[in-house]
Formats: sequence, structure tokens, C-alpha cells
Amino acid sequence: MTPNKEDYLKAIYKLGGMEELVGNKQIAETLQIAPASVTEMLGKLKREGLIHYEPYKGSRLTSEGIRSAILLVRGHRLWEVFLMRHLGYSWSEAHEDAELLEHITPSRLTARLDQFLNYPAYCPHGSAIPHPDGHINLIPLQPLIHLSVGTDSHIRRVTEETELLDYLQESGIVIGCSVRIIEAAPYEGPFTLDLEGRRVQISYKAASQIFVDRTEEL
Amino acid sequence: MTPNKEDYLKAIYKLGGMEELVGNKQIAETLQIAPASVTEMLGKLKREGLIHYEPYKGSRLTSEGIRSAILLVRGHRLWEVFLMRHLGYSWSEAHEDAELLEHITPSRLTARLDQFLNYPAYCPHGSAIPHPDGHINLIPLQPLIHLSVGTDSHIRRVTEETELLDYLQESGIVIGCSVRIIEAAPYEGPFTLDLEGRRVQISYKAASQIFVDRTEEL
DNA sequence: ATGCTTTTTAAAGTGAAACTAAACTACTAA
DNA sequence: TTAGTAGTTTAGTTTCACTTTAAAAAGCAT
Repeated sequence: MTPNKEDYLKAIYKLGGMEELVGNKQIAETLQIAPASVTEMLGKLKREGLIHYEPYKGSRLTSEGIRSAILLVRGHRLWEVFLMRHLGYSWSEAHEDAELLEHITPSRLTARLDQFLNYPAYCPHGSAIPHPDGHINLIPLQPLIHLSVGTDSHIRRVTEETELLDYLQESGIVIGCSVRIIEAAPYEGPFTLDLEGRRVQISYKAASQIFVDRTEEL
Repeated sequence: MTPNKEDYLKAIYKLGGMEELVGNKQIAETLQIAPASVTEMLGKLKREGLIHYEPYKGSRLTSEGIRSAILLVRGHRLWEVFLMRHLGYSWSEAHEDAELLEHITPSRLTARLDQFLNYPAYCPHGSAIPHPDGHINLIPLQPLIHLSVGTDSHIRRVTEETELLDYLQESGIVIGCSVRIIEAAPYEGPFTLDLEGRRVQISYKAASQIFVDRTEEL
């Protein structure tokens, strides 16, 4: 297994490859490479038993592939916890360096890191940290853009993307803080939020990457 | 810079490439590769300004090469401190995993790790941790085999080699503990030691990889 | 100066990953 | 049903980093 193949697996995983078939184009776009290169690599991953792959149809992770992808994500998120909790990293910095560390972290290290951190349930961006057996504790969330105006909720998760993370952190957005939409401008206009009493404006695009508690009535 | 080139630099550094010219053969043996491959790589390292290299003479690190090698060693040793102090690693385990981590550790991470660990001066095997500016605090030591029988001293450093580390750790050898040679059998025979009151036997070869305080009279 | 060790050259190979260009599939909508 | 098109695969190269073997050359030491 190479760091590269790991990135393919992670990409497929994030594109929903646990349940559905994932198209080559999406993978190519995610990894920023030519579609033909993807076909090539998928062949290898299939031969190694990590994905189911039917030409022209798409690919799905095998149970072995799921295992690998999840362990990778687990390492990534544990490192993020360490980097932010103990080394004072910012959201985006933690994500960046975890991206490096995840590829060379032996399972022994993951296990001891988990213990050291006291078995955290979530990474600093709010995603659940998979258990060593591959189990993931999912709780239902909704994107902030789906929250009805005036309803109180709490920020639970943000998408991990360097630029976004910096933007959000500067806006003072924190996992767990209370939020209410004061105004949602039309035409994908900016959102005006009440964040723990402070008035904050963020773009529609950013709001679409923030996830909050699912409200009762939905 | 690739992990491989880093290993070459580290090898040259450990073979004394800060002061003297290092021969290709030694590098080839250290890295377990053919001598011709070394020549090849040295060419690249020279082109990149990391070593001085005169064909048939040998190689020496440039100041840039020294910097790289030392930063690598610094990362390695800081990780070892973390792994042993916080994650309960053994001597050999810490060395192994630090070997992986050192290659993907950005300077930002090294710096914050250093701070988190409260700027340790020594790695768990007793080697000095280089400062970020490249300065190393050397204190004069001597191999245990040179300690005269009956003289009291203290163990300050052990060579980092997986098998040796396991052997020593099982023998209960710890950095800082007091030691006295009770008997040194002839013909490179085993050493009988008084380790903090306990009577311990180790091989000549092991004793040659243990370093103790230099005694006054020497 | 001759014999041995060390080093270099030359030629080639390997493995992983990527690309372009051209052909092919499969779906979709007239 | 049949184009059209979006997506995918094939084929043929390319690149990069690293390594090897075999033979020639250099350096050194008695």
C-alpha cells in the first residue's frame, strides 16, 4: 500500500463508495488527475481486493477497502485532536499536517495515540472518529442552509477544506456553539447569523459546509 | 527532498560527514545498497548543494547538508521523547516509529512538539537533541568498555539499534543509572556490572554500545 | 610497479504514477 | 432508433526516483 493508493481509497470513501458506485470522473476531480489515470489505478486496487470495479459502471469499496479507508480516516482525525488540543494548531493547520501523518502512522501508534487522547469521539472539525473495529457513530445533522430562519440550533461539524477552515475560524465559528439564522439573503446571498449572541455574516457557500443539529420538526 | 535522500544525508552525518570525508563504501554498507548506487545519489546531492563531493575522495556535508541532517535528527529525537514519555513506547519501538515520522514532519510540527515536550535536552536513548539553529550540546562520554574495573560511573547514552535496545531494556539498563564494572572477562567476554546495586551481565558487544561519564583521571 | 581495494562509468531495469490521443459505452432526448 | 454527448477505457508514452550488474579506472600500500 502506498500513500497514493491510500488517497484513492479515501477519495472513494468520501464520495460515498461505502454504499454506492462512484464514477471515475468524481475521483479524477477530487484527486486532480486525468480520468485515464484513475482507470489505471482502479485496476490495481481491484487486483488488490480493495474495491469492486466494473468497467464503465464505477467502483465501490470492498470490506477490506472500507477497513483501510476507515483506519486512514481514524488516524487522520486522532492526529487532528492531538495537534489542536496539545500543540495549539489552528483548524486548517491541523488538517494539513494530519494529511501527512496519516500515511505513515502504524496501527500501534494510532492505538496509543487514541489512548493518550482519552478515546475522543470527535475530531476538532466535528466528524466522528471511527473505532478501531471500523464502527462509526453517526448522528444525523443537516447543513446550516437547511435550517429554518429563526430556529435555534448548534454547530456540530464543518467540512475540512483549508481555505474554508481559515475563513470559518476567523469568523469565530466553533464546534458546539449555538446558532440561529437571522437572515438568509436570496439568490445564494450571505447568511446573517446569531452566534452565541454575536452577529456574524458568512457566505452561502460557507454555510453549505457547516452542519447543525437536525431540528425536531424535520 | 525525498525520504531516501534524507536517509543518505543522515548516514553521511552519522559517519562523521560533518568533519571528515566519508567513503562511499561505508555509506553503501550503512544503507545496504550497492556502491554504484551511492555514487549516483551523491551526484544528485552534490547538484542540490547538500554535500561536497570529489570523485574518488569521498563526501562531506555542506552547511546546508548539515542543517538538513540535523533537523532530521532533531525531529527524530523529539518524536522519541513524545512516544516514550506520553505513549508508553519501549526504546526500540520509539526508535522505529520515529524513523517513519521524521521524514514527514514539517518544521512547524517540530517546533510545536518541542514546546509541548518542554524543550527536552536529550532523547530517551541519551543523545542530545539539536537546537533549531543546529547547535548541539555535546558532553564528553566514553564507551563502557573503556571504564576501568571498579570505578563508579553513570550510563548516559546507548546506541540506537533495534535489537540492542530490546536487549538492553530487558537487562534493566536505564539512562542515568549508576554503574560499576565488577568483572570484564578476557577475550571480549561478558561484562559483569553493578547496576544500582543489582548484578547484571551483558555481552562485550553490548557494552561497547553503552556510553558512560568520562571519569576524571582520563 | 604490482596487486588489492575502492570508486566510477555505462547501460539497463524496476516500480509507481501520470499523461495524451483515440476509441469505446451507455444513457438520453429528439 | 438514432444521434449526441458525457463519461470511460485503451494504447502508447513519459517521467521520476532509485537501483542494479559488469567492466573500467583510480588510488594506495608494500
